[in-house]
Amino acid sequence: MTAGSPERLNIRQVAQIAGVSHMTVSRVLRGQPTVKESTRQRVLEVVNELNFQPNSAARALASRRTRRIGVMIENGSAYGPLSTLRSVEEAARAADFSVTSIALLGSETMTPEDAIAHLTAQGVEALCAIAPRSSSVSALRRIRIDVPVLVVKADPDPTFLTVSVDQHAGAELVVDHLAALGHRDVLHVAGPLDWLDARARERAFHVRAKEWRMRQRPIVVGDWTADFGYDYARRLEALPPYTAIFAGNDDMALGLVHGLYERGIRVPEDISIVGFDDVPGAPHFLPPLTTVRQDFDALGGAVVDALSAAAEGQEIPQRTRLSVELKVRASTAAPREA
Amino acid sequence: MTAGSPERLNIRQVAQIAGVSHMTVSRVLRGQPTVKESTRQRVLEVVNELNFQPNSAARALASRRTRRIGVMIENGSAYGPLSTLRSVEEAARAADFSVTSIALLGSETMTPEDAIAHLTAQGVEALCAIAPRSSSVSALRRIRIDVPVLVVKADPDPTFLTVSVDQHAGAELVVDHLAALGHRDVLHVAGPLDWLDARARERAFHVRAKEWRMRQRPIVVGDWTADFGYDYARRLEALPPYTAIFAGNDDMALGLVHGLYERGIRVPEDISIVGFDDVPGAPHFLPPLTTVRQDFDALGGAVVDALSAAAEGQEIPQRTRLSVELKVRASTAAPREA
DNA sequence: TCGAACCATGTTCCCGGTAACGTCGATCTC
DNA sequence: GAGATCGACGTTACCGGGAACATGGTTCGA
Repeated sequence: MTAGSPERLNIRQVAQIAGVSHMTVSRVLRGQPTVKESTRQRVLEVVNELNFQPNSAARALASRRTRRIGVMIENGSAYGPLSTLRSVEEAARAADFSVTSIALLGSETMTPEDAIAHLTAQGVEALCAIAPRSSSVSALRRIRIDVPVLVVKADPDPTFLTVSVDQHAGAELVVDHLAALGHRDVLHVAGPLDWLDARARERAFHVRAKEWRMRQRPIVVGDWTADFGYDYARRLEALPPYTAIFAGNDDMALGLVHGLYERGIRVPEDISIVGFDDVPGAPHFLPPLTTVRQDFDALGGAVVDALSAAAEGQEIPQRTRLSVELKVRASTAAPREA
Repeated sequence: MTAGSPERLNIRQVAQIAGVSHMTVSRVLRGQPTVKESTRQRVLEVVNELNFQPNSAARALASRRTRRIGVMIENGSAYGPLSTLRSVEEAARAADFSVTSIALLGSETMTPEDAIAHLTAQGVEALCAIAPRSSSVSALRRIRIDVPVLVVKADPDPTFLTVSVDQHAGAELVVDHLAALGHRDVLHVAGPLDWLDARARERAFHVRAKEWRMRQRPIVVGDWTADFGYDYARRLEALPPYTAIFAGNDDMALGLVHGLYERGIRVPEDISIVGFDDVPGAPHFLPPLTTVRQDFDALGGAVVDALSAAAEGQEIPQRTRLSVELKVRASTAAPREA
């Protein structure tokens, strides 16, 4: 159990026992078709019998393929990015890749450069950045990286492969929903604007709000946390002039509701609130939160498709853009009569 | 960028340019002391100049060390397990290990056996199971695994290395807190009992409640989700006899509050609610949730310490048990006068 | 009937590092 | 001052697979 090296077998020993050459075993293990069926059976029997697992390091060395992809995740605690990561991991496994991930936020000492170095040192065949800040994207642009790079971001980027959740569409759904309810003065509490996702949501909000001829109002820039939303709402002096708040994510929305509640401002009677992400608890917040749901499951597949194609030098599937859905719940209602 | 192999250099080419043998480069790269300082400098210059990164597969093959650990995480969406995973990843990186993780839940087709096979196929030097179900632990016990195995669970286990958050202490803190407030009839809404953590919390609750001479009451077994809590609370016919609920995690607590609210039952006036985990939103639930906080950050370090020691055949640090803390918030109060 | 094409398999070398041991000059010891 | 020791390297032989090519028996077409 400790360091007892139980004489891990290798492919040649398996071959000898099966009475073939090691190349035949190798071919069987890789599912190559040029092996007679009876031989394949015999080899597989021995392999199963001995519980043989080929040495992945040797395989990587000889084939020059690690079948490993590296994922940088900016905020390893947030629901959205994490769901994306899980989804990528699962899709990768299905495509017979493995994933090494590294979270930037939380470990303050970790720079994008460090992260990239850590991943390339593992010999990843491709790199993927989830929910990046623009500074991380700059790092990706600046550093010479010898493998394909994919960024999960709202807008296509000529430098990278991209797969995106359609943040614009999400923000538009929110604005349209509020507008349909009759709101014409909406505050946007954005995430930090160096987050690409925050920026995309903010831009789309802005554009759409203008199209609806909503009141132009400076946005508030938060930090994604519920604490921020809470503090912000608590500092309000009275019932604010706007009739709705579009929060950049569900956490801030939760904090906002809490803070407003403490100020005696009711949601949705006095102010409507919308979030973004549809975290698992959102349907059970008080009130249940109207929010935007993203299709994380599809994301992973798209990422892995693009990356594995790129890693194998194949034609790269066109940039993918995944849809979003508005979940209307009790936190939004028509504004009180002015 | 695609498959253009930019002639990755190897250690011998570096050596030639630096005017030394490849072994000297190897020694420098591994920080061995038997290299003259001036030589080391020269080699490092060349290495930096060329941006050389040694091939990890070759290194692993020759040294028979992958410096990789595998992590099985049962529920890759829940806050607690995920935080643990992040913490392990960070500690691993600090110890110059990399992590491959695999989530069991969510991908229904993934059995513990598959997960173990996937990880051992990568040549991991050690295995770690986070927040496992007992069935996964059985699988770990059943399968012959040639590397050290560590399980993050409440109780020590002779079969494995263990690191644990002290679930018992957490549950006891909860019961003591409720008892101090005057509660003598508490319902426990547990997680699925094949989860070791759920089981540990339930046992400790039971024992402690008995010590306080609380009313013995069958527990309710949930599924960790807010939906479950909501559905359960909504089905209540009237104000139930118990005066407090201890939920197995914060999500279920959130759903319970929501469901109770819809039944017109107020928290904490009519019923006190306690959760477990202290998810980031918990301070901003309405009402803010009394819950148990676990020290995930310390967990990762303990896991990696134990695993790396074991992987290197060293003396294994004694089983670690990490503390918990009760966060008292507004969801708990004294019971109404009976 | 004979060479070509093909199928199934074997041989050989190489991938890029590390371990183990060899070498050689300088210093130390008695 | 000769042998021992040591420091700073170099040489060689692997690690366990896969790529490329070689081999030998069949089948096929002319």
